[in-house]
Amino acid sequence: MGPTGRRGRPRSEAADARILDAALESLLDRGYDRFSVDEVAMQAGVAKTTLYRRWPTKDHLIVTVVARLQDSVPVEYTGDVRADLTHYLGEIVAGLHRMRQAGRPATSGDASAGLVAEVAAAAARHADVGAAVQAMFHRRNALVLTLLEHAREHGELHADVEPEVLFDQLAGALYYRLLVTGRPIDEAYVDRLVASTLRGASA
Amino acid sequence: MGPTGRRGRPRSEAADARILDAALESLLDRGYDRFSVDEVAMQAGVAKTTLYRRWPTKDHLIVTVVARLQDSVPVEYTGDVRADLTHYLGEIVAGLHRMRQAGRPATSGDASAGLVAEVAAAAARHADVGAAVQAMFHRRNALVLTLLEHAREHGELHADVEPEVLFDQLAGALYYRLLVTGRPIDEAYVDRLVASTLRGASA
Amino acid sequence: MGPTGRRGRPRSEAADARILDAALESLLDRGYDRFSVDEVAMQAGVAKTTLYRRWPTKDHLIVTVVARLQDSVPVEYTGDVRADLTHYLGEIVAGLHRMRQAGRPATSGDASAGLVAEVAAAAARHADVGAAVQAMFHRRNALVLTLLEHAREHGELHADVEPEVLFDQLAGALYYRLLVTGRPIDEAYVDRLVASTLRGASA
Amino acid sequence: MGPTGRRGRPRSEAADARILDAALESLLDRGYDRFSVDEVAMQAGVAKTTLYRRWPTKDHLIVTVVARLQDSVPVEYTGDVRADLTHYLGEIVAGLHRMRQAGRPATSGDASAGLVAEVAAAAARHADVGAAVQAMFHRRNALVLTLLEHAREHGELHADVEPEVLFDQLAGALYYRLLVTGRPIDEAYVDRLVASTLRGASA
DNA sequence: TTATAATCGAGACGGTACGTCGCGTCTTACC
DNA sequence: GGTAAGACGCGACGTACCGTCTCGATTATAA
Repeated sequence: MGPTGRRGRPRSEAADARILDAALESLLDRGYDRFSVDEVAMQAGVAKTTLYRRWPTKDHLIVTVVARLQDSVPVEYTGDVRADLTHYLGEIVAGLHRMRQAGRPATSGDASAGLVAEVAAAAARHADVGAAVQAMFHRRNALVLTLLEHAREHGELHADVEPEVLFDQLAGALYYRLLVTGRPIDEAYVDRLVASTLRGASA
Repeated sequence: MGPTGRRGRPRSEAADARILDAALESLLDRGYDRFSVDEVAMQAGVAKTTLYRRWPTKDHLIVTVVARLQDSVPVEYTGDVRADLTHYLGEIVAGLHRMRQAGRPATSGDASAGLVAEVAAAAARHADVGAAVQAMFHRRNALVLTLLEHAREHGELHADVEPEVLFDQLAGALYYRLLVTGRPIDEAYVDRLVASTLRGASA
Repeated sequence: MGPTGRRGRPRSEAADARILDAALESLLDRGYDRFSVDEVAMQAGVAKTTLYRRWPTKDHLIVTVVARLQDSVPVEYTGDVRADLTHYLGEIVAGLHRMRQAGRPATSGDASAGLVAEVAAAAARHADVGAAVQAMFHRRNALVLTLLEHAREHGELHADVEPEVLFDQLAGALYYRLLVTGRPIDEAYVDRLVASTLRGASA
Repeated sequence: MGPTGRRGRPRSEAADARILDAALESLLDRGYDRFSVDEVAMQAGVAKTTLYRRWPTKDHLIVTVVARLQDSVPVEYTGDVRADLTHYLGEIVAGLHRMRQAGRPATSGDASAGLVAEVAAAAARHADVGAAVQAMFHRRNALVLTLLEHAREHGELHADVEPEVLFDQLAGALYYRLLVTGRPIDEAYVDRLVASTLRGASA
């Protein structure tokens, strides 16, 4: 047994919680750019040092907050590929909706686009943030990719279907709409998207 | 011809050019975040006033610069849907590659991701930038969408194929990889992507 | 004739004045340590950058302020060495008194001691501040030294009197009391000091 | 004797020593401003708690350290006023020299000036430090003042010489040079200073 | 030819946030 | 109770960059 006894005063978990709460609130009603670390610390009743000891950068903090927003409840898959994919994409869309109205006062366009883009930018700015973001998505999508692989092996999808590519098409379409074309992403779109993608993939 | 209606000293076109050049250079070797308007103005030998008279915001300037990078040579389409799609996606990828090495020194991941994300963020920040970006993409993609529509009408694609959705799948997959998963985007991938997408769409 | 025309927006002299006023006030009623650049800028209605453009450091600013406090009205010398010295030392003491009550609330001891010590410390921290302080004292004392030299040449002081050493004894005693022993410095002391110093120097 | 009245673990004297050593070293090669309590504690291999239990303030610690540097070997006085004064001033100067090169890398000026000024400032900041410093100087100078008084009583100095004022002139000149004019303080200067001061004082 | 007016280079300005530093206190577990 | 470790609150620092402004100096059209 190595020396288990942690030395020194332990980090306050309460502080973590208060910071994340304050950050989330600040993020949602001020948006990424007007979000201020100083303000979050104040709102959380915490010294800035306490915050920076945990997240070395505004970017790091925000990514953590957004990741929480995106975390979806784990799901039981039914085995019906179409239904499961539709359901999963629906959850992604729901996660995006959770960051609606971040900052901008009811202007046209989807406010979550800004946040998603900023997170992607943050990921590019800091290697470690990038790694964390990729890991998060990887973890999130692992189950669906397994599902697709399984379906392929059991003949529900053509043998030459590549799960990763297939999933790129699905998730990619959502993000493309959100970030680039700005066109709406609703249930109907998800259905059409899944239909279009599975048209040739289903056995 | 009578009076032009313009009085006063005309704007220097040379200034426009010098600013854009300096901005491009600065953008490529410093990246978006360390890009500074002051520095660009200095490098261009131009007063900040002169710059801000043309682009009201750092974001506006950068979007202009990036748009230039992305402009591709217009193309004659052959009518072969698979080939034309593959070719067009290739051009998109080439455009992205043109922003490689922006700022970050040979870290893992694609430097262009940062720029793309920042532009998306800028689009979300300013309504007019957003409109411009969407218009740019719309213009760029119009021909391909027309091509797809034409192919559908001529029976090369199934009647129930929706060109817009199909294209979302293709372009989306590219951006998803670039911004989210960080996985490589090469010729081989484009081929597999087009194959996967067209598998069920071709008549 | 070189190009006299200054380029760019000239510095606001009003800003200088407002900053120095605010700094003086802040210094006197908060003292050196609780003096805050942020607060001064706010009180002066000036951006912090505007302040830092003029004084690169809190120390630089404070030294300027203190120097102003010490500036004495130029004096006509009578030629009576004892009287002139006494008068000049009195002015030095008056300058020190002007920084009384800086910060500390009526505790024992002379508050100006703190300020003088801090200025000396600042002079040691920054070479340029040191140079400025030395220059200030040199300028201030130049006249008296000339006076002493003149008196020596005209036989009012012994031929082997060294004005600089003599003045060190006088001014030094004042600062020594202020900074080290903390004993009071009043008119009577100045008289005794001058008497003691001139006892052997007068012809 | 019964119980000491002390319970629990006794304070480690080794800790005192290690702290003072580390503090001295840190002070000499980093100077007052870049001197940090955290660093000293780390260098001494001691918890900050341990340090603060002994010295309630950075200032208190530093004053202790500097006091050690200044402590001079007690001296037998010969009765020759000029020689004894010269010798004693020489010891003061030696004490000052012992704080040379504190922090600043071979810039012009005397590094010890910074330390002396900082100690004076600390004395002004904390009443107890001030008292301690004054007591220290009082103790140090007591013998010399007695010597002067004795000399006056025995007719070696004029009857109206005030020992305290005389000593202010001597010590003051040294500190004035050190802190204000920055001019060098060497053996020759001490000789000239003593000569100038005693010129009129000797019977 | 001389107003008039917009542009240009230069650089100061107000504003806002950043991330860092150091002090002195507090909270652990261990001795 | 002392000690090592280290988190914490507090407060200020000096920096960076944005987008606006104020200068004096140009450079065009219009009267």
